Amino acid sequence: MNETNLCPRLAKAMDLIGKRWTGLILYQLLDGPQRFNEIESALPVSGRLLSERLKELEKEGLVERRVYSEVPVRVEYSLTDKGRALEGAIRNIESWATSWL
Amino acid sequence: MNETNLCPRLAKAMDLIGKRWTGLILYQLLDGPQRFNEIESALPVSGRLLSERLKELEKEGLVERRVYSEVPVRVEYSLTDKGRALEGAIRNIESWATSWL
DNA sequence: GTAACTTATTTACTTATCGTAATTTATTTA
DNA sequence: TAAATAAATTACGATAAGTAAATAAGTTAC
Repeated sequence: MNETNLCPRLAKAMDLIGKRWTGLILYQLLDGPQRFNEIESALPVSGRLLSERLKELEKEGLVERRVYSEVPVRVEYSLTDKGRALEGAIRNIESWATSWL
Repeated sequence: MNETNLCPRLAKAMDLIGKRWTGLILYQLLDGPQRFNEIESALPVSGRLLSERLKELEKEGLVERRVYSEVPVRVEYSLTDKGRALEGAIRNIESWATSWL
């Protein structure tokens, strides 16, 4: 591992997207706000990692977390503008997948 | 972890792209064929993982490996059509990175 | 009043993957 | 025969992921 002159923003973007489950979580949220269990049921990801990833994405400002004090509590996750701005990239991967896989 | 009705092609695409370093390796190869050490120098990835990732990408048909029996040996990696078809997605991530990071 | 239920999250523990550095292979030159 | 070079592999400690059980906070059932 060495020093490079790689664009740090691209490196960070790839580090985000290139983290396991992140792409699929964002893809899932393109359908609109969803609660924790919905996402967990839609994807083959465990609650442990889903929680961890959502926390990272929230910290990076791609995802917003909203708590509804109902019974039992409801927590909804949705994309921010920054997160939704990745839709093009994700759709691109989606169409590549249908063409080439 | 559970059973889902997630599109298996998208899942596979995300699994490929979403593997550490894969995105940056493909991005690097968009500049044209490059030898092992060039890629290793351009990215903060160790030889151990670069070798592993290139092998995976070759197996999936995104990257082609060509050996030149010179002294010392030269090995060049380049994108296949299938690999180059991801350029749009990668460029999309790149422009997102410059806009939002 | 307390026992059971629900959703979101966390903890504990095992297994898999990563990062670093040294080693190997094959071939040529000093 | 020792050194050099490029590509790849190996060994091993460190980090991250997978699985299942536990926790928190509030509500309803008994």
